[in-house]
Amino acid sequence: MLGTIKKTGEILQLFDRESPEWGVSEVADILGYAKSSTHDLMSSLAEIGLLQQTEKGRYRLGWKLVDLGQALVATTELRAVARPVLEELVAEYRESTQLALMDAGMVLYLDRISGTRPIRVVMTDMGPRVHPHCTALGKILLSAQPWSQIEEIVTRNELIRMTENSITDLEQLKIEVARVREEGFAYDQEEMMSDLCCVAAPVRDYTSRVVAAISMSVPAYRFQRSRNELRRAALDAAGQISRRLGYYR
Amino acid sequence: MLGTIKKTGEILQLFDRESPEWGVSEVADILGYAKSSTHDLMSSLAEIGLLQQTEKGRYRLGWKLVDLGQALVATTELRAVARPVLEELVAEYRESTQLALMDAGMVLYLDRISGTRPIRVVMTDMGPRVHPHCTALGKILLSAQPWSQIEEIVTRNELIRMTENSITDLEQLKIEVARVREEGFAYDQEEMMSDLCCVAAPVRDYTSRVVAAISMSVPAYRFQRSRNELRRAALDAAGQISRRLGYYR
DNA sequence: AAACTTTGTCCGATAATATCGAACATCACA
DNA sequence: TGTGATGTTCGATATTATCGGACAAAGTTT
Repeated sequence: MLGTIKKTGEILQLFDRESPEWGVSEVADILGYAKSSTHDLMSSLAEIGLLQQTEKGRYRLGWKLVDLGQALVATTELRAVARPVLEELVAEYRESTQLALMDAGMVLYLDRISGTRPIRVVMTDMGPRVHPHCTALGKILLSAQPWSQIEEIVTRNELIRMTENSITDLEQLKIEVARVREEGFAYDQEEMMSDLCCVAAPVRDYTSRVVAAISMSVPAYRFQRSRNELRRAALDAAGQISRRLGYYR
Repeated sequence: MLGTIKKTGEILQLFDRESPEWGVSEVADILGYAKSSTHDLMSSLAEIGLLQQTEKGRYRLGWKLVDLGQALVATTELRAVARPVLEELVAEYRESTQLALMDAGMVLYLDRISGTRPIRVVMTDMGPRVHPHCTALGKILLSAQPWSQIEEIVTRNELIRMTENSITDLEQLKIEVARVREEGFAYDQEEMMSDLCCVAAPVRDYTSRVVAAISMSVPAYRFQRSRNELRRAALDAAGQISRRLGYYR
């Protein structure tokens, strides 16, 4: 770790919403460096745009930070970020794994990896879009939206009955969405297709917004005894992806 | 200028929308530094969050940039940024100067500084909001919006005739807005109040969006002979403010 | 108005440290 | 299985970041 960079980090760390402006002397005082070195550091940072100087000679964060931040956000591709995490998940549990987001009121699959067990869930025979109300992914993605929007989506599509377990009642959905919001994960217990169960967990970006969800799909007979472990794994993987998208805490 | 910081700037500069990912060797090659030093630099930058490492060991921009950028945007106050520039403008030309933005279809004054000439425009007797179609500020702020929105605003408020010079015809306004967009400034030649003329120029933020406008108000008899100079001054001052809001080029 | 802080900036000597090349471990591709 | 990339580690050298002191310019206090 280069000392100059370490100090750069310490200096930048000082600037936040509460104290967006710092003088050289203040910074030197707080960090315990010589005033002159601190000046060298800060004026250099200003030259490369990471800081800027006010007309009174004090320093603020520089606009290059916004530029670079935007470049980062623009080039962060969800699928590319999620892929290695999903692969790890499949390697460990050998169950089929999905990445999806909400698009135009439907669950849109971005990526799917098949499990490696002899009896496994193969998703390829269903289209790229499914109804949200009867999938674990969909419940996660729905629960990230205000109820008014959920209502709109769901009344537009109707709460189609796919199996005898499907949620077809608006009140029932409201309760389930509240539960998902509360607990942070969702199950699909043979609600879209009999013998098919899923666990899903939310993927968040650097603004804490739920931008996607991942899920593991498991044959029902295997699901009952392993769902706690699979839930933990899904939540953990979703957390990893979120962190790579800039989400923290 | 500290060498390590200079190099930091060069490294960060490499990351953009076209090439968001760089390896140590590539960077060392392009910048002409030793591979080992480049590694020290980049791994240190990753430690303080300005870069992050992909699972393949290459580097991308770090999420701390987004954090810091957001902190900067959140703490940049238009009025505070504009004030010293406006003061300078008044000191040089001794004419009254205003800062305003568009709010709910009306021109909202954020700041006003009176000129220092014996005969000057005093804005205090007019309210904080005026109609956009008959002021220089308003024309600038209108012209930053698509025509459909302009139409909506203007039909909601009616094109009220304030003086005999006021624009009261929609077609006439369309032509004037097009001219303002083209030339980048706006005049008010006794369109709101007889004997009162103004020049206005747009203030842009780091996204190039017009977020506000500034203007100078001058008694009509003085305006005719000095408007070219005043226009240049207003454009220059608006440019200064824009740059302090992160706008460049 | 004058004296006194406190600010950011500049300078030169010294000691700390960023730099370099070489060697290493890992991975991708042939 | 080899070959050529990659990112990383190490130790010696020389560059260079650091420090204290001096400076001018504002801002406060007397």
